Amino acid sequence: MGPIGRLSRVFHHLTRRMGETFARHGLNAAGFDVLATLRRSPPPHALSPGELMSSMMITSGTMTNRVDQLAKAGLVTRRSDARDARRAVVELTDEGHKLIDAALADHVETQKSLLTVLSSDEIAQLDAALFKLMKAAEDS
Amino acid sequence: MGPIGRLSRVFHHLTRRMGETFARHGLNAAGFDVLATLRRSPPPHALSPGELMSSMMITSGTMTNRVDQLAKAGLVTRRSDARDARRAVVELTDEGHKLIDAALADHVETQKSLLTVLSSDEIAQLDAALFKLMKAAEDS
DNA sequence: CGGCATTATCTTGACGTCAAGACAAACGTA
DNA sequence: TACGTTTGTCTTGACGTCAAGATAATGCCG
Repeated sequence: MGPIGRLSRVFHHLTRRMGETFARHGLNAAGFDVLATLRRSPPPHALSPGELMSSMMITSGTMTNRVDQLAKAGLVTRRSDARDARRAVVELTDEGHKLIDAALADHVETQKSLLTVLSSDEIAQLDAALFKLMKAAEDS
Repeated sequence: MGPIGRLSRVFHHLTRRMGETFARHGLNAAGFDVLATLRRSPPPHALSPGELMSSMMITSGTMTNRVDQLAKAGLVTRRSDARDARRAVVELTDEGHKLIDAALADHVETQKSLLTVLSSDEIAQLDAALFKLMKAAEDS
């Protein structure tokens, strides 16, 4: 079947497992990604939709949709930039901050448990190969 | 960022690249998977939707949808099993046979080119790690 | 200053997928 | 034989995504 087919299967399995973790916090993978990216950004944990888009691999329409839902759930706020009226700024609310901290902790555990079947050497090798593939794909 | 995040990015890149190959033959990844699976099955290249489902990671509703479209395009036929009226049988048409042979050849080339950044040792290590992850996920 | 290309975001319509359940046929057991 | 369970497929409704285009503000250059 080959490595690419296997990679696809593994990806789907991991996605499902991680989705269960997100669901425990009332999130899906899409929402989690946005909140986690905001959380990693320096205080006040705010980025524009465009900045969020470039770090995830999604289009603008998808981003609008994601932010809409998170805003409706009260986890982020969307306001317009005073300096540049084209820009919007998406910022974590207190509630969103608390939620993503809890979800992140849970997620780290899930990821660890998913990788327990590999030794640290194997993980390093896997990661190195994936890194090469990623670089090659993103450069071209 | 960790191996899992990288795996996700690599998966999305590969998916997009392979999708371009499929598109050249008027297919998408979904249709290609079905046709390729039928092609691999022994003559007369026919399987039930359930058999197709278990080898891909999709649900029954998705399978129905995929077969419907391929049938509309004249690439497969759907008939009912004489022995068991619950079963349906999906079979490659001549046209589907020709198309998937061409698409498969093209796809093999694409896959090869995607992996050229890795040595054969690296590919073997990657594959071994993915295999372990796959087994672990599918057993639990 | 005026016009034009650029940048940033949002809108629309279509697609593929899933989960849950509907339906029909086949099987097993009393 | 009759009936409940299991099996195999299809239907429905919702969701996340994308591509293409609309909208609006900005910056640049003549």
